[in-house]
Amino acid sequence: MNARLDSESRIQEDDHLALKLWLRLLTCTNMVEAVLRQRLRDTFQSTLPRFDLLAQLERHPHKLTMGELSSLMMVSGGNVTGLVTQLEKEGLVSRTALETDRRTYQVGLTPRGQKYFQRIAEQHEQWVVELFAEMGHQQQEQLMDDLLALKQSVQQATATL
Amino acid sequence: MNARLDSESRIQEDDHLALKLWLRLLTCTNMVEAVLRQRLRDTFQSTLPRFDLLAQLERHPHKLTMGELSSLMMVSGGNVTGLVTQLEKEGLVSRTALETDRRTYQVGLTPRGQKYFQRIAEQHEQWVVELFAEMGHQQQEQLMDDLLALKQSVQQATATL
DNA sequence: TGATAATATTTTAAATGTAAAATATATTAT
DNA sequence: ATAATATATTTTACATTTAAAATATTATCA
Repeated sequence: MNARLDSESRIQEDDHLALKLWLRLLTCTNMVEAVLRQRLRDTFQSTLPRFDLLAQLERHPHKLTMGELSSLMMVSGGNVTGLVTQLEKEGLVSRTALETDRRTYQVGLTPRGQKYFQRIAEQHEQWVVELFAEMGHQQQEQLMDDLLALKQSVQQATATL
Repeated sequence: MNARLDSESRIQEDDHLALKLWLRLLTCTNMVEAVLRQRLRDTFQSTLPRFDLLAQLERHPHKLTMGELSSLMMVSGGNVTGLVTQLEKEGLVSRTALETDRRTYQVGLTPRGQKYFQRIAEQHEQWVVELFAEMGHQQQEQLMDDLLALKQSVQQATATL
């Protein structure tokens, strides 16, 4: 009887654990985001979504379509349209047509966009390193692994149910 | 000479590690958020910020001021104003004046708000448990600990510099 | 006291975000 | 070939969010 109660309360505890875990994850992300957003604004008069879009283009040297950008950035297509239009107006990214498919095109960094991004990215990385610095290398590795497990857990749980 | 190179490249690797860690953290959070937002919409015609605000009121039975809500939720004051106004109109939260300070007031759940929240919270927790289920209990505990370390690292790095 | 500073909230303007409808092009099946 | 379906993007309408200015109230202090 005690055993039964124990296994039940274990389940309860696990439930709360997952919820607490989720709330802590959210808190951590929000804290880091807030710092980066503030510093991007103060130092470069720029914003996270702009930086994120440029970073995706840098990370994928073959250029990206709007749809690819949308799914990489995990935001809606309409959102990407707005950002690209803005950045194109500033000469930081370019749209280049494809012969094979006239519905789509590729977005890429212009030379000016590359320089612009590099300048910000260097500082941005320093900020991130700084924010994570109190964690040891090994703990960072462990966190990497555990987050990978979480990512896979979420994918598992949402796979075509 | 090799030793020197090694220690230098180690630093480089650590830098990239922190950045990759941040990107993975962001990805995980966005994935979970996307699922929860979608389900809240489909099932309850509600949204995450609304739920989050109600959850804060539930978690802090003594009522909260706008400023406390703002810092707990890590969003701007103006944002809280909008949410509370909306939820008050729906009869889910109430504003009660203080005699001591007429600049501020306390926000609390109405009985109706409590019922409303309970109904959603139960399902919400189930969703979270589901999403994290593939991770073992021990791995969840470990993630909790590592995220706590990260939280402290960020606080350390941003403490009145 | 009365001026100044600090605090709490709201308002405003602009950026960012979503969802759904609209448009344009490509693919498939009959 | 044509119709139906699928894909890629944009547009539209609207909700959310932030930062900064505005407002209102309280606290400090010369």
